[in-house]
Amino acid sequence: MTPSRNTPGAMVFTTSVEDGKPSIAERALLTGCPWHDVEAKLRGVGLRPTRQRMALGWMLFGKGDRHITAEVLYDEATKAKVPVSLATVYNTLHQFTDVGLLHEVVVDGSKTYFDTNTTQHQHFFIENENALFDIPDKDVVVGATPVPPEGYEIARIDVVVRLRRKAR
Amino acid sequence: MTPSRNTPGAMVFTTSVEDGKPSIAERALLTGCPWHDVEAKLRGVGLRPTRQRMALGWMLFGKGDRHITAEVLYDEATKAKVPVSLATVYNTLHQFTDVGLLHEVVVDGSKTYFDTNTTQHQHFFIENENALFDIPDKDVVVGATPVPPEGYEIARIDVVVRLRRKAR
DNA sequence: TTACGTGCAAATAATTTGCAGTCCC
DNA sequence: GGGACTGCAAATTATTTGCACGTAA
Repeated sequence: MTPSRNTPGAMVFTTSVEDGKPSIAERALLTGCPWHDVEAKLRGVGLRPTRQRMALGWMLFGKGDRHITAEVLYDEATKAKVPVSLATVYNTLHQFTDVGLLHEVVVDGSKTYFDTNTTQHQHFFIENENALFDIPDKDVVVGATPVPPEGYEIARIDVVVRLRRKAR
Repeated sequence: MTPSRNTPGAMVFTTSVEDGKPSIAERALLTGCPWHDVEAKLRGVGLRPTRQRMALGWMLFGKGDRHITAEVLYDEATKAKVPVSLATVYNTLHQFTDVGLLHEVVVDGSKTYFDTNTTQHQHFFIENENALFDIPDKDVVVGATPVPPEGYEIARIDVVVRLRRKAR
């Protein structure tokens, strides 16, 4: 249950439901203790802080921005001796996504990636290595915003810059 | 075999391997007869013009830009009384993609869309309706090109503007 | 207590593959 | 004729679901 390895000094609260910064209410609850912070985060969105949600929340939010698949998170939990079923990992990831703690990133067609950085940003993706990571803010790609067709509005703009190893 | 319905006046050659325009060699072979044009297209990329490839090629390239899934193309073929198996539809779509006649578009995570427009362009996607279509050139979104990390180069930049029905 | 969570195994969905038979060149 | 192509069914992969049991409030 307690992943003594990989324990960060203090929890990094990079994201929040709306703008990626902890709300005032959240900030009041941040103790610097990662464990309490995850609990607060869960209660904040109305999810019971169960054993497995706490553990998964710890792994997801305890080390800064992460881009992770269900399978990988499951393996990680298993290695850390956290008893969780794969189904629960999927359920939990979707619950977290529903309440805005995570974002889904569509890059691969087959696997689904979950991103702990819920602020507006864009990704690099290396196809062969299945590596997914953020594009630094300065390099943001989107220029103009296109005009949506009648009756529709823009929900989100996803940008994926696909990389390949340089020919050399 | 001959889908007498849905027959367009003449084939629209919107795409080609490289820049989306028919090469000189291709142009020389364009007869205005959709059937011959598909055959030329297939031979041009070294694929045998078999019954099913011709039929699928006809459906894909005979009516301008299309964004289609394997399942949908299969249904279409079946309705048009073209005997093809779903497996062959998948195989054919991937062969076409490999030789550059099609592009894969990743928007959905579950289904794979194939795009007959192989030129650089971007997409609107309406989640609930599973509708995928091109963003008009004037509205192109990409501004600056981000700097790829050491040792990598940019293979492609995918932009998907997700739409939702306006609140209203 | 008691509804909410979780694990497990079975169910889906989309896509791929193995292989015997068929068809172009 | 011979290798390329196809169809079918079985196999995979990623993910979801149904349901009996466990657990936080």
